[in-house]
Amino acid sequence: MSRRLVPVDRRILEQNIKARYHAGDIGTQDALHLFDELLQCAGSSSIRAINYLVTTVGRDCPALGVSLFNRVASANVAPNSITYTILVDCCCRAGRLDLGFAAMGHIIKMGFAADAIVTFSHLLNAICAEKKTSYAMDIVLRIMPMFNCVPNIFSYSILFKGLCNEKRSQEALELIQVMVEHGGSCQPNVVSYSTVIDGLLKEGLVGKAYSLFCEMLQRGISPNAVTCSSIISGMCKAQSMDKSEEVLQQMLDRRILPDVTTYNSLIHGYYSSGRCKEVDRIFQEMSRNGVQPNIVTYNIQMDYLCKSGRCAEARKIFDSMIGLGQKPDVTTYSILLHGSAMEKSFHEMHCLIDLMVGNGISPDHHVYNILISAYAKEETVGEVMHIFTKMRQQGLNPNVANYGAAVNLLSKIGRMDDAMSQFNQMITEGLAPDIIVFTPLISGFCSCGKWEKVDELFSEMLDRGICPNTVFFNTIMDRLCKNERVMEAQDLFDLMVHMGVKPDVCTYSTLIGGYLFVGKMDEVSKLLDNMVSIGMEPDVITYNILMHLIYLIYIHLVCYVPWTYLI
DNA sequence: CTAGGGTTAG
Repeated sequence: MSRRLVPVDRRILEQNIKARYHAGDIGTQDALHLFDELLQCAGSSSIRAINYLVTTVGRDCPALGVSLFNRVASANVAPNSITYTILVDCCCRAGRLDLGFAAMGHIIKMGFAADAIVTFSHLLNAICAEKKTSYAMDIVLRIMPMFNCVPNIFSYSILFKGLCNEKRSQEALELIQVMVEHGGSCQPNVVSYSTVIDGLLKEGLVGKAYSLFCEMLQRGISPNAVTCSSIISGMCKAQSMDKSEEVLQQMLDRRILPDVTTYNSLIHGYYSSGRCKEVDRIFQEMSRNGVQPNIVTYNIQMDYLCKSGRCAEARKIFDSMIGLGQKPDVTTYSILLHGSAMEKSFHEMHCLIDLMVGNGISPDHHVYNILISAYAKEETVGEVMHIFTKMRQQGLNPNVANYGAAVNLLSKIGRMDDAMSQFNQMITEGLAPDIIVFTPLISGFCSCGKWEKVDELFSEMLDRGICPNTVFFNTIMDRLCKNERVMEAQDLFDLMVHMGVKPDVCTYSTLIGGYLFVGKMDEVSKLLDNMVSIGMEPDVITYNILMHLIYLIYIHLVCYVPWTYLI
């Protein structure tokens, strides 16, 4: 065999890979075999085929993509800029941002700055996903220009989305203004405006969102279905369904076709405000306009039914949906699981999990949390801990919500040492505890009177930049009142007012309940007067507490008092 | 060929 045959075989192999890649005809296993085969005879012409194979493997398993790159590097083939871009994407998706940066360094050293713009987008996405958008901003505004890599509209859009995800939509707004005033070649487009309008609306800044929308129109940029759907969704969340309908009408007037996402926002909005007849109307309008419901539409519908205690009807939709060829997703199962959890049907829950796994869907953090919370309500600590173990076995590290549910249970049953060890474990794993984790912990230490721990945790919470909210104070006051520590609850009420946190009806009801149980009736009437004077209506719970007192007095008089007289 | 909208848990 002459050596000339090797290049011929190699070329056939390379062309074969290219054709199969473009036909979408290579599975991960095939790609691995082809990679072994190609690397044995690879020459400098092989890098394109290698890129196809690494892309294929990396899509499915990013870590494996990185290891293939290492084998390329040790063979006699020089990676090109595209190979490095694939490598950076794999590193990022494998959770190794550090390696992504190292690879980026190579790209820049080799003078691939022109190709680096797409690579930077992968890095920026990964940085923003870790909620480090400030750092991403530094890269776009300072580091990229330093390497003669001019940020494009994609780079900026990633920043806008990152800022909005961190509830920093006002900074995104400022950045848009800077881009416009600066007048550079990279100007905000419909995607930039839509992203920031959406972020502002999600933070409830309706006025600012509206101004930005007007500015966008003035600059001659036309809104599209995405822009309008964001606005409709924002109006639905602000409980202004009439405004949502107005925007829908304006869409139709402007010949912007509403799609399934637009209708899903409206359907969810009407369900949330309890206007089911309007939902029927939207469904009719959808079908008149030729828009088919999708999995999200059915999920919204099933969630409404489950939360209204109509799980059986939700299950009927689930079954009919499968008949229509719609594949349930992980959210579908979460919704049905949550419904079964509300009905305390643990058997049904396990059936659903089996069905889900059987259909090739792995449980995620939401699914596990529904199980954790369900067992937590039953106060079965063993089961809860078992779920944590199962999650880790599946390679899924528990998140803040999962720890929150466990800490809540342990604090409620007074196992404060165990609650603290979960809390510490969570911090060890690099998770940032939020207000919903601190609330049960601090209230647990309050009810057993460990004030030094209360002070310590409260300071830690403030140090982490977490402000106590109304629910925080209500929860702790409730616990104190139930332990006949109404004086401490009163101190907390004063602190709350001092810190500018607004008491709500629940705060007053709790404190009234606390005074009732220790028989301080003068304080009860003082608080009721206080409520009325600030224009707050006592609600059902307030009256329930008052009626409970009347019931206690009745029991005391009718049963207890005569009985003592007899003795 | 890298950017934007709708649903789920503590």
